[in-house]
Amino acid sequence: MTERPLACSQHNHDHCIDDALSAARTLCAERGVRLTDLREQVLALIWDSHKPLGAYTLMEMLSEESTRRVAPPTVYRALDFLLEQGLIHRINRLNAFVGCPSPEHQHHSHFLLCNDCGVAVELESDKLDKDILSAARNAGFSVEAHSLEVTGLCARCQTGKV
Amino acid sequence: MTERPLACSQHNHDHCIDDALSAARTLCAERGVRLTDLREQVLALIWDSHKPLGAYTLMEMLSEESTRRVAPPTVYRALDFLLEQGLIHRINRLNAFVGCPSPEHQHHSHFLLCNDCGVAVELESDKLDKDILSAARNAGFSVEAHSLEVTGLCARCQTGKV
DNA sequence: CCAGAAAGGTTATATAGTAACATAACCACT
DNA sequence: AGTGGTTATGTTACTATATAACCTTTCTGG
Ligand SMILES: [Zn+2]
Ligand SMILES: [Zn+2]
Ligand SMILES: [Zn+2]
Ligand SMILES: [Zn+2]
Repeated sequence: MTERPLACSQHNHDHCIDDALSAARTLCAERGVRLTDLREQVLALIWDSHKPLGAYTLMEMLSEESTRRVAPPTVYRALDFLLEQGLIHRINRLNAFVGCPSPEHQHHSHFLLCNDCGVAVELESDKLDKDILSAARNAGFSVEAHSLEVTGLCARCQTGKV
Repeated sequence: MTERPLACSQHNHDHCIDDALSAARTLCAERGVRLTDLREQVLALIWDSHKPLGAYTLMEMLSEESTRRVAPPTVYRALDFLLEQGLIHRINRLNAFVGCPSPEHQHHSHFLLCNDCGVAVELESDKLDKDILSAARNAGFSVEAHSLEVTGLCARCQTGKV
């Protein structure tokens, strides 16, 4: 357990990890896919950090936790699985991964990224989804996926920084 | 002159490059910044490809054009300059760079990326900009920048692929 | 238990980006 | 023209991110 991210200091972080993990277990069981120890360990580390985490940072953490050396493909395969199941998202701008708070329905990746504390808040807005879709369709484009990455300051980091 | 991108086959490509380059020259002159030979060469290569171009691809192209070997920092510095001046955008999803058709006013990076032909169309919509801004503000976020990357099929690539 | 499939381990390599320092071109001023 | 500061580029080495190829282990259904 390391420092607590500012934007989350008031919530019960252990509880929030547990919730994410049990949701993931349920979901994987329903879908008939295997949330193995490794995959769950990766998911737990990502939720524990509560900020976007790079694959290599993750790899070091895994290596520390488990005596054996962990190589890149191991991490990337676990990440690929979690991405496929919608349990995490990838933040392209940061080459990093973050837990999804509502993995039960697949959705596009829209994030608010704080430049100060580094927190990544998932932006869930049906309206925005539709706006993006219609803007793309107006341009004659047939949409498969979209990702939005907004950078700036989170509510907490704005206060006292006029 | 290599293959012409499908999505652009009807336009006069040489003309389109020339326009972009002369706009860039004017803009840099106005701003009192130097569009050096190297920078212009990079910009020309990017417009010539008319698709997002990776830094290392660009580096090989430069090396071929100029007998001398071109190393990564040379390319990245030119790219940084062009990004600062808004003459190109970076597509995070592809680790690649593409020319901006309207560099005279700085704006956010919104793209439609065709999975089939690889074309990157810049999506310019004030409404969408405002929608994104208001969605972020509703979440208490103060916005500095945003980038939207939509993947799918461009109008041309949809036809005959039902 | 056994065969096939899925997951993970291992090694090597590909691709993308930066740090640090040296040199060259440009520009303003004498 | 000479001088010195500034900007741009060259050069070497390195860090960071991601994947290919192949092998071994573990799981699962019969
Ligand atoms: Zn999500
Ligand atoms: Zn913050
Ligand atoms: Zn643009
Ligand atoms: Zn296309």
